[in-house]
Amino acid sequence: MNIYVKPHNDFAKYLIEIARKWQEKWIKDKIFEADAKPGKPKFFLTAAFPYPNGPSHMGHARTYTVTDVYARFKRMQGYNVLFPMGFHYTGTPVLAMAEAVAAKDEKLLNLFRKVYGIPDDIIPKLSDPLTMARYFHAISKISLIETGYSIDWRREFTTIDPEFKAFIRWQFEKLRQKGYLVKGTHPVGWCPKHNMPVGMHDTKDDVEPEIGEWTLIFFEDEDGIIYPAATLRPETVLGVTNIWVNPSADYVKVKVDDMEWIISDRAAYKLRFQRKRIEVIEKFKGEKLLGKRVRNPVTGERVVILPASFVDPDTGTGIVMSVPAHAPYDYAAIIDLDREVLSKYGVSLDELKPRPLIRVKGYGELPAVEVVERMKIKSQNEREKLEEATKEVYGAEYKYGVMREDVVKYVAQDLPDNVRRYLVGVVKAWIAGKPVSEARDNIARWLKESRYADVMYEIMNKPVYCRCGTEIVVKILEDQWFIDYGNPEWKEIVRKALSKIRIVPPEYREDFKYTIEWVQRRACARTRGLGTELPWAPGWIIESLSDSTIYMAYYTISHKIKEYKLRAEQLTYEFWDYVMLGKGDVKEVSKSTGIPVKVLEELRKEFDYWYPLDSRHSAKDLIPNHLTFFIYNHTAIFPEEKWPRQIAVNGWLLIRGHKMSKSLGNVIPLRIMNHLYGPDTVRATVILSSEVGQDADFTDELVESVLDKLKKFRDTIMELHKMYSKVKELNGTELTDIDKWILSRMQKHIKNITNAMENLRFREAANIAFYIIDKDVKRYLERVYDEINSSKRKKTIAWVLSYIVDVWIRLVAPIIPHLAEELWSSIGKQGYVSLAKWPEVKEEYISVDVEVKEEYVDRVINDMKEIIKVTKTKPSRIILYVASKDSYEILRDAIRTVLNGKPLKEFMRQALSKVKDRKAFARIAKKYYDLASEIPPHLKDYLLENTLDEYQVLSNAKEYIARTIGAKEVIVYLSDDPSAPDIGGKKKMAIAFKPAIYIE
RNA sequence: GCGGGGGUGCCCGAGCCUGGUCAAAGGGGUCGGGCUGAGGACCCGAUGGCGUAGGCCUGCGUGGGUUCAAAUCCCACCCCCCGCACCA
Repeated sequence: MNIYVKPHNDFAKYLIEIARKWQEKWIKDKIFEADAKPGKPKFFLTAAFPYPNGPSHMGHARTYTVTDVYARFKRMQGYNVLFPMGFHYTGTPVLAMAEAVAAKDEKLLNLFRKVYGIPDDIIPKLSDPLTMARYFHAISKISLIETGYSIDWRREFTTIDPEFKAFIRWQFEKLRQKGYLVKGTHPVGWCPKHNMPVGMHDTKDDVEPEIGEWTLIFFEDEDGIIYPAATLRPETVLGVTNIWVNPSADYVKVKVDDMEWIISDRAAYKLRFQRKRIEVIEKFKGEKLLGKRVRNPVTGERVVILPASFVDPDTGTGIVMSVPAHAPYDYAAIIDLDREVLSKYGVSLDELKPRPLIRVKGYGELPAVEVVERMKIKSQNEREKLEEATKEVYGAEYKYGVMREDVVKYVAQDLPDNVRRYLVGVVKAWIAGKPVSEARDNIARWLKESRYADVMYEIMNKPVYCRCGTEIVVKILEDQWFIDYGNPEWKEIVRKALSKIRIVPPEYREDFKYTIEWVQRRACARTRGLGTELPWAPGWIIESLSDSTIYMAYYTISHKIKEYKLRAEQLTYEFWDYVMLGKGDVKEVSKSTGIPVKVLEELRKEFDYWYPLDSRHSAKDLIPNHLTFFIYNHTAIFPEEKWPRQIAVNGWLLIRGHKMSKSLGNVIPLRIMNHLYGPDTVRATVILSSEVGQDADFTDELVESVLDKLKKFRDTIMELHKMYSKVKELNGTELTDIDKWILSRMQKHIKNITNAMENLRFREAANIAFYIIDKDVKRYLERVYDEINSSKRKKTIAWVLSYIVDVWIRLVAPIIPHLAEELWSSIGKQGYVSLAKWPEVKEEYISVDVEVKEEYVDRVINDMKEIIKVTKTKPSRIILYVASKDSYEILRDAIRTVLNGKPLKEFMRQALSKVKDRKAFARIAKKYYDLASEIPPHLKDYLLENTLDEYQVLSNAKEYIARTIGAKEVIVYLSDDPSAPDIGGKKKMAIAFKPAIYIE
């Protein structure tokens, strides 16, 4: 893959250079190679491994960056962290891509050339699936290394490694033993030419073949020949007036099992893929069937076969039951019948009268008739209108329709009493009075069980063509193996497992619950693609969502398998039983496999140390499949203590507001981004763009602004370092309020960032680290502006700055590890910041007191700004009057009133009894009450217990206030000091925590 | 249809669980100022309306309700996005 991009600017170039430097050091010193260290707490996390059918792109970067930031955070917290990676060669993704290359798909070749930058001489070679996988595997691996992920590469594997296949065979043997694997039939999209199942990847224009189910209701003629009417609405069988066939279409009489059917020629062709034997006995035109009478299996009536041109021999069986009351096509076709035809077959119009079956809100007795008339449909040839009418009627009836009670009267009219009684009973119990959706399922099930009906599958969005041009049909696969995720006992265990797994973010838990309830048996093997063969069913390859459910366990020992050069044939069921489950006698296993006891024990220890998995990471699209199967299979194979502990789900990564897709050509390879902006920029952008669970929008402006932010961060750190490195001895003994303030704020930030990281709210963590700390540091510098060069303060400030720098770099290290390493070494620290200790909260640095003081100053400044804004004056002198300490009692009363949920008048009543000057108080009582309800909870708490020395605080901040406001002078008076002048009559306006302000 | 997630200021996007700190974080854009030969970058300020004193009014999809107090809680409705299987 050619990297044809140049760094965005000099700083990006710098980031790329230092990244390479530190990556080489990390690899050289093997700092991310994690070995089992019994006694040391471990943290094992994995991200979903990629299909190597393209280079790693920004979507992968999202998941892996989240995983890596978490890994690095945990590592700094002192955990023995394992983050491994592998590659998923299994299944159709790789295969389909290779086939598209072989077919010289222009769009794809363009993507390969233009976006991926693959050289022309390589591309043809990628038509071989394995070559393609190896190629993209190599590129992806480089991409991941270049992004600085702290992966232990010794454990890397692919899903077609013989050793891994041995593991998968063991897993499936376990599933089979537990009865979780079942054999059955299964309908799939099928190319008759290739004789192969086809999915979306194999079709022209990537259309997903949708498989639907027709109910075939058996109408029978007097010779016992069956006319299977294909319908999507079996509940309307009670209202059938006649049967339609297309007189000019080809029909055949076929032998199906032990029955004889009459169906369209085309239907017979399609049914060949769904029945064991279909034998054509006779061919003829539909015309030949007209006028015949066939018996409705439910009503017993003998209805006539009539001609209708709308009947499509390629849909269903070409035999259509006519329900004019509820199907617009049928009613329209009846309108089209001329008297000649009717008299020819001896049919009276009365016989074809629509028969109401369903009551629907908003419609009369005969919805189809109503709609046809309303839309002025004159004949069955008005296809477009009829489609619309059908959609409307079907939709309304399905949604709101209820079967009429009186449908019972149609049942078994012409049948013997005993049969009638039985049928009437069935219809009364399951059909009449039921909602349409329910009645439909009931009647279909009952008819099938009673052999009055059958099913036929069909591609509902037909025609869908295979890439070879052949139209796809539905084939019923015999001997298909399923994993039975519908097994009720298994489901129950999985529910329990889920309840103990931490889902991040928690909103996604409902999706898991829903999936568990809904998931049924799943076909787990296919007839082609790379992967592992089912041990007992040669030719069946375990498909990719089924061979990737417990592979995380394989990481724990994959490096040892390589180290000891264990061969696949040594990795027997007994081997895995011992290593993964601790079952069996190690000596016997050793004897049967030829693996030394010591090695077996070592592998067992590795597995036992690392497992269970502490955190599993993937994007949200894997919830309804992979992640749920992941839980299922763990519960099936492993004991409870080895079940996964946490699943972290991230949203999509959108590119400029659009979902990434190969057809849009907006798949951005990770390598390109790394080489354009530098890996730390890519990482920080991904983290800053949104919280883990949400979709993130990746835009050029955002990356560029992050790049810029990183530059500023670097500059700030180096600036601070310059300021304190000039001072030889650092000494923090003489801390002033503002020093204490920044130290206290840093503790709060450490606490909040740590908490955010623990909960994988990395965006919040990054936000605090990059923006809020920055703001506080700037404020601190502003506040110590005049002191910085004083000999008295120099050392203390230097000490504070060195503390900030040290903590700050460590806080950002998980997100931007390369720049953090670079800065860490620039300020003279030893060792890797990647391995440094995560900053701890120093309780002794926390000072609510100084924080409140600083907040108070802020509030006063805000008030001043407000006044200046309103009066549009240019301030020169600012006079402040602070309230007496006694007034805090009044404020406390007000706060208590608010906390108790009492209104203003309640406060007035209480406070009035305590004050001397009632009139004066009445004027400012509302101010107290408003202030008390407006201030944040921490201030309420603080002020209930403490009295602020406002005079002192403001006096200390005079210079700062003057500088901030742009005033020449700030004067502070006590409002109860009789000697202070009452400028502007403001003295009496001072209340606790809110001084009176006069601006000149 | 079933299930899940949403609708916030010019735009993106926090807040909602645990009501008062919310005219509502942060970013972008825009406007004004500083800096500059000019531009860019950078720094400061403004960015719902009104207001000559720290205030008032309107406001977080729509309509109701609970409460001294609602973007936040409850009810109804409208709209948008995602998943629904053998396809990874």
